[in-house]
Amino acid sequence: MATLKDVAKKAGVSVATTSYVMNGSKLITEETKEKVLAAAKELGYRPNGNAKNLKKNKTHIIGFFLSGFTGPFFNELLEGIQVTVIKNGYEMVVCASDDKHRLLLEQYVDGAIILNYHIADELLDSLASEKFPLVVLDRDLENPHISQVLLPNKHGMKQVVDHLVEEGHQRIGFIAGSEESFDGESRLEGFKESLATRGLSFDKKDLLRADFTEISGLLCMKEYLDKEADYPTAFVSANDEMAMGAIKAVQQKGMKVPEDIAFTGFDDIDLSRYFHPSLSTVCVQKKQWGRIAAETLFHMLEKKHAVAEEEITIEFIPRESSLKGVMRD
Amino acid sequence: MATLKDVAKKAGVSVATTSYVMNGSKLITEETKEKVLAAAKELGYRPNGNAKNLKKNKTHIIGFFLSGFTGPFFNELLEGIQVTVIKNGYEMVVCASDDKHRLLLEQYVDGAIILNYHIADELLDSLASEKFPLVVLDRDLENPHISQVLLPNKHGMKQVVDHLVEEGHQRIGFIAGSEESFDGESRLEGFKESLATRGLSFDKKDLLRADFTEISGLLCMKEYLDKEADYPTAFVSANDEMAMGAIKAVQQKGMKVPEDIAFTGFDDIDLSRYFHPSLSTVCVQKKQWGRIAAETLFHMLEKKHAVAEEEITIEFIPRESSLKGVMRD
DNA sequence: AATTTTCATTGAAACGTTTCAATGAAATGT
DNA sequence: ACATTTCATTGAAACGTTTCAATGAAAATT
Repeated sequence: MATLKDVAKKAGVSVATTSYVMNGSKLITEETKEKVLAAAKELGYRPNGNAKNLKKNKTHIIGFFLSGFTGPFFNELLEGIQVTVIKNGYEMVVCASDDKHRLLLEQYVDGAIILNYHIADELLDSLASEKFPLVVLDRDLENPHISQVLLPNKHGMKQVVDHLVEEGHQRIGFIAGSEESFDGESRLEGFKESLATRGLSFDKKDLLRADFTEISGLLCMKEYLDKEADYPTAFVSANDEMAMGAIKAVQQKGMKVPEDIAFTGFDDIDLSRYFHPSLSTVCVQKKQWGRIAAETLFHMLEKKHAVAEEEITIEFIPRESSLKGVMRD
Repeated sequence: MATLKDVAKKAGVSVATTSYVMNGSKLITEETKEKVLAAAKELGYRPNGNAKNLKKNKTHIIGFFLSGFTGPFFNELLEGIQVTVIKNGYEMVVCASDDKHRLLLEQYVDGAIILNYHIADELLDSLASEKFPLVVLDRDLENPHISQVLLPNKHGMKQVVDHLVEEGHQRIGFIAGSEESFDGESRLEGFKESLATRGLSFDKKDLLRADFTEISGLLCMKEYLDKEADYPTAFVSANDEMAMGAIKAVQQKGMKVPEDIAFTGFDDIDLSRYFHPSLSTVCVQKKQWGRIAAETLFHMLEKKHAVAEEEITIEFIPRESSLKGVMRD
């Protein structure tokens, strides 16, 4: 691989000059510039980012660290971040990791956005600094160099519970995801709190545990229906997929949704609208989430343009799966 | 940020020793090792990946370069790549770019998988080398250091056309995506070729152009229905989303799918099964695609374990949208 | 006891850049 | 014609690692 030195030699100038040409310094003569560029082209010169970053102690890359790529969830979020990153003249790399987190540790990026429960709080705490700010999307952390941009899950749950109570439900079950998920758990908490506010009690035998997948929702609901004698008239799920699975389980038992048991989801994935019955759910603006996360990071990184306190938009969308009377949508 | 030098000083040993400790050399005494590790911990030492890569001329990172994150398409593909990458002791970064491709150019990665029509053939051609192999998923390129792992689109289209012809269709239209898409265009070609094989002709006024989104499919079909007097009895779409949009347009005109016009999609996204009518489509094993792409790259990178010639699995799935008689799923 | 071998440690060069400070030539001002 | 300023170019140090070759102490062999 040709280096600056090779280019310099070929062009008959110094390495310094070559570097200046590459970086568009205006001190350089048009003539030398052309010579150098020609030499670079001929040699197929490509800058070495590692050397550059090492010298400048700056990469102009930010990282987005997640736990995996599955789920219909990330695309919009990613898009929201990406747009903002480009707008700020940076690049983004997306990395999935479950144990080593090498890319996060070895100073490849100037800052990072985290949505990865595999990464311990303590690690993030020790990593974050003035020069290496972090934005977390999946935890609550007290650190001057870590900002959190969290979904208003409780707010969403309040809307869900309000809706179900207005529809006349008194005993409401909950389908939770894995306990590692911050959003999942805060949805559960929000649910319980909203119930309490409404003066309703929650029996913990009506709490089902699954893992956010459709199949896990189906299985745990099946088991529940077999085990219990009487059921809640409604179930709230921590996400859409599990709700769909659970609905199938109910239907397979010969019961009707929403007549026998009503259901609500969370996230509003594309499918929710098409599912049968269409799924009542909470629509989350993931693109906005991504945008705000990135803006927050750049604010910390560049200390300018104060970032507006903006809550991510969240809205309950009633559909067939929880509407007794009217059928709509 | 603490460096090796700082750690060395604190531990009272040389930089070289410190480096050896960090890399787990077995020559080092247990005693010095502990001293160094303690010092490193105390200073919060983090290795500098850029310096490391610069020295070793190797990153153990491969890149996956795509044009954007939208579409329900990438997750599985990414998952397939990621698993294989980890298995090989590497890391993956995912980058979206539309013009500069800095991360691809500046030697941040040891090799790359490309699915990004923004990147010119010529650039890839000039980039690829023994030390920097490439796998392309979206073009056909003749270069010893570039491998292509392509979907068997034509094969899939043959199955689609066979099916429709057996269902009695003689005049079949096509809904194409943007011309930049390699897969989109090769699906169109495959469609035309299969028609020809069957002895059927294709009138280019039955070729609609959209951009792979549902809304674009809806709009172009609407326009077509308004403009033309008589229609094909079936439409083949280059992907599922456009087919769904087009079906809606037909339904809005008061016609029935599949009775008046039958439709097929391509990809088998989750929604296809739930759509009304459920969508006949070609199921593509994207995870397998990703796995093979990564395996191919590592083969070039490490010159070992010959990679089996394996075609990506593709299978036509008939559903309601193209079945006149029976209704099935 | 003298020689060789093994072993832990180290100094220093190298990787490919950037950028400060220095150089000297040309242009400007007197 | 001389002093000054401006300008294009350059040498060299630095960024944080790795790793070769060298060092000298301890262990093993004679």
